[in-house]
Amino acid sequence: MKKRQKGKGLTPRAEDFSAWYNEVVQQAELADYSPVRGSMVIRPWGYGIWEKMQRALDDMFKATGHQNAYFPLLIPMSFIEREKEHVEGFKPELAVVTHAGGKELDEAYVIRPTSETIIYSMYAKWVQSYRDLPVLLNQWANVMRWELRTRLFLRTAEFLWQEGHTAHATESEAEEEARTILGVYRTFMEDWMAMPAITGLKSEAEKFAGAVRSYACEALMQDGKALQAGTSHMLGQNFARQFGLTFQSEEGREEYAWNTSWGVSTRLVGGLVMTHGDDVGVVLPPKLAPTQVVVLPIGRSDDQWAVVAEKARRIEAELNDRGIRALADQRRHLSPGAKFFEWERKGVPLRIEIGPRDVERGEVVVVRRVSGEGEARKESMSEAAALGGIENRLAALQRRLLDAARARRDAATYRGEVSSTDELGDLLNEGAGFVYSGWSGDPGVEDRVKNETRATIRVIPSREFRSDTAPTRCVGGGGANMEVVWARAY
RNA sequence: CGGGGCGUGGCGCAGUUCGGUAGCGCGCCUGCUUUGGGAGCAGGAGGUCGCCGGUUCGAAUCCGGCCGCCCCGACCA
Repeated sequence: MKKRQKGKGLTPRAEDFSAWYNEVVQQAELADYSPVRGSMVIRPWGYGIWEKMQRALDDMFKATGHQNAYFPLLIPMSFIEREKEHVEGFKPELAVVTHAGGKELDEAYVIRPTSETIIYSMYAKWVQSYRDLPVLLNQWANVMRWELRTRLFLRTAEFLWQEGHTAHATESEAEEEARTILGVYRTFMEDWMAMPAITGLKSEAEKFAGAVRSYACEALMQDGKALQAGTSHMLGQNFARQFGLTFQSEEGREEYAWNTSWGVSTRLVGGLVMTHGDDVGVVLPPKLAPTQVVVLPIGRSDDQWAVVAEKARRIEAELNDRGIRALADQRRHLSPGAKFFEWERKGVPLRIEIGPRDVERGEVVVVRRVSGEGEARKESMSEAAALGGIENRLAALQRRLLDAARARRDAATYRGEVSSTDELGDLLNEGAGFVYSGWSGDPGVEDRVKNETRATIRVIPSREFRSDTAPTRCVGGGGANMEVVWARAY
């Protein structure tokens, strides 16, 4: 449990990615361990990122016709037990409330691990006719899954997420909904998080407990491991049957509704860190940075300080007026160097320095958190030029982060014929992240590969991600019936 | 649940082998000097050494038991 001294250097990613991650999350003050096993405290800087994610996603859900609602934290045990696959999938990780009000409860409640059961039981009450459909709701909530092993953001016993739950009159409409949301997630990941994601269908072994089909967005982290970043499930009529979610069709027949559910969680914050972070710390895409520009006054004497502090305040206000999230760091007890390190560790995209020398020249210094090919990290320029150019710089950084992440992913992606488990294992050990190969569709092969290489089928890729030439050979031997993407995953 | 590691001021650690009444760095407080890449000096606050029991004149240190946390695997968003 050897940790670097607080406030000093991080373990380099290349030395120990896992240690780097744990350190960077804590040192950037994204989250901290709590007194509750497996549960973290999300600190203001981390929560600020989550709030930005929430806002963007919420707007996208609303734009696609969804509304927010809220359902109870506690779910009657009998509800969870109603759908067979669902209960099998979640039973091992349920936290159960057996006592309340000083008495043992007649029926235990589970703390929701996900809310399908209670939500569809309510939909059953609300839906009578095809005219009541579709129901398109989302909720922002916390859920609890008693995981055996936890990691800050990536897998915590309690986590925050959104879960969308919809009911439709037809199978095709539900299917379309599941795919629409998959697209929303992918767009969000790329446009906001600058995290490229591949989409596709989950194999039977990897699909959601209770779903007919699960779709997922998978992203590749810098260490070559995949992160399931979002899932969208076509639930068919499985839950509708168990909860009596029926409606009368236009033709007068009683029919079961078709459901979908979909979610992304605070895990995305971890994904963001592992996608863009460097050995200095977090690197935030401007669109999700709680503070996009930190303004640092630098001065010696009180007289100097008065001048630079005032100038910093003005620049902060002017940027905020332009819709840019700026913060003037007016703390006098910290040296400039200490502030540089702090804000770089936290990943603020841009910094404006205002010192006595700048004031004399009528200039400011603009510093990038990360600079691209041929870009200076620090540049002096007039205040007007700095203020006017900030938006473009932020936009350019946003683009560059996505390009860089995509380039890393592509460099760590192997496409070609793979005809044995050993070959797949070798590729993974040689640094491959995503390995595309043929698959017969045999779950036995998938299981064997998992045991021997620790890799799983992340997705059966959507059309646009498939290889130009379909693989003919199959990892488990024999012929390929489809193309799949393998990876070791978080 | 298997394997490994660790519990000592807020944080990171030393001290444990060989028992003698707790120390270092960072941080924190006060003052002065400082401030363009983790400031300096001076003074100061802060610890029932994870918990319970045992051995002993005396336990952070030895013995027994328990608890917790972290890391690596299996399970999973």
